[in-house]
Amino acid sequence: VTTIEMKAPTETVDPTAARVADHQRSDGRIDAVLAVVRARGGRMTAPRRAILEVLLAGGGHEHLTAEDLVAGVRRLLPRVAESTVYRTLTALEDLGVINHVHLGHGPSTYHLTSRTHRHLVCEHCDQVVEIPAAEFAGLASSLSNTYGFALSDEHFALVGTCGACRVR
Amino acid sequence: VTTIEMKAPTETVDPTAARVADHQRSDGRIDAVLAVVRARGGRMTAPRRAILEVLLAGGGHEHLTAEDLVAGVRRLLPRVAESTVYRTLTALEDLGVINHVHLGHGPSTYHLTSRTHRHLVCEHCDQVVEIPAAEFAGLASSLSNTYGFALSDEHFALVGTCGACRVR
DNA sequence: GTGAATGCAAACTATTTGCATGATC
DNA sequence: GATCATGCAAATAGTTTGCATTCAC
Repeated sequence: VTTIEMKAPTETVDPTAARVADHQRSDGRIDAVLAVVRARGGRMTAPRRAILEVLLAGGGHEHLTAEDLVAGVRRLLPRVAESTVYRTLTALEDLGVINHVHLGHGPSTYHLTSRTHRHLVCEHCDQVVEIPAAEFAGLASSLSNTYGFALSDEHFALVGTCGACRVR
Repeated sequence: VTTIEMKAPTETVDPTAARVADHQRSDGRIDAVLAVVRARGGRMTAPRRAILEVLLAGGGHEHLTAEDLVAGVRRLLPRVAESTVYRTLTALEDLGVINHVHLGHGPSTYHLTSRTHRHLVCEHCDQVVEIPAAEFAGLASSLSNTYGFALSDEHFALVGTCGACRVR
């Protein structure tokens, strides 16, 4: 899944620098997550470490499907079962470490929880655009005030047509 | 799937009256749709008529899954195959007569295209709330101006927590 | 009578579950 | 050594496809 990150116009953070920093923190983050797992009575196993390693590759900025994760994990540990990946993903999600997002049709994608963004998916070219969650603030408060509905974060993508496909 | 329709506060239309009117128009609407199908080189068959009949029951205000439709259609024509229902739904969607919506996880739901609304789904009680598409106008124009992205109508529901589940 | 649509079965994708084995605490 | 996690296989849900037959035009 190809992803483009779009910054809010006023933002001045360099995403490349952020990625490098994340990558250097990677090992530490894996241990930190596994510590949380252990604190909840879970166990620190090789498959779980490998799954986190793949999830954190590139600083966790990817949207990986379960299939992607299975392939990535098997490059490290060839005998890992699909069901192990699914069960681990569910466990990590229950722990609040990761989330899954539905990018239109097709399989769920997984990534770290930390970022506050939303997804736009182009239904013509399948490109994913990330936008700051702040764009949703107006809608969220309107839905809350008018309907009492609390919009939950980034679980489903918004589908539409991207700029490139619009001009075609 | 249980659905609640919420009107914009200033609106004064009686939804019950609208449903009765729709129901009386039902037969005429089926013929009208089938006329469109025929105009496009399609054929008017008994399964298609039955599928439209089920879709239009209750004025087309339901969110029916493919499974719901198969069950409903088989009450009229017991031998209709699932694949026929799926193929007909795809054909009708290509014609612009119906749309499918993803209400959170689980199967797609289908309904007539005519209405301009969006769906909110409570991730705790699965209740569906319909809101006027106008609520999205601000977000849509912001996404268009800032990212060149044209939000497409009502294809995916917004997930969150409804008022009732919030106070629990 | 020709081609679109159907019914049936089988394939397919994404995910979940049962259960014996194995590894971690 | 108790029990959590794994691997494997089979089951499941939702949907799609291949193909011979049927039916609308």
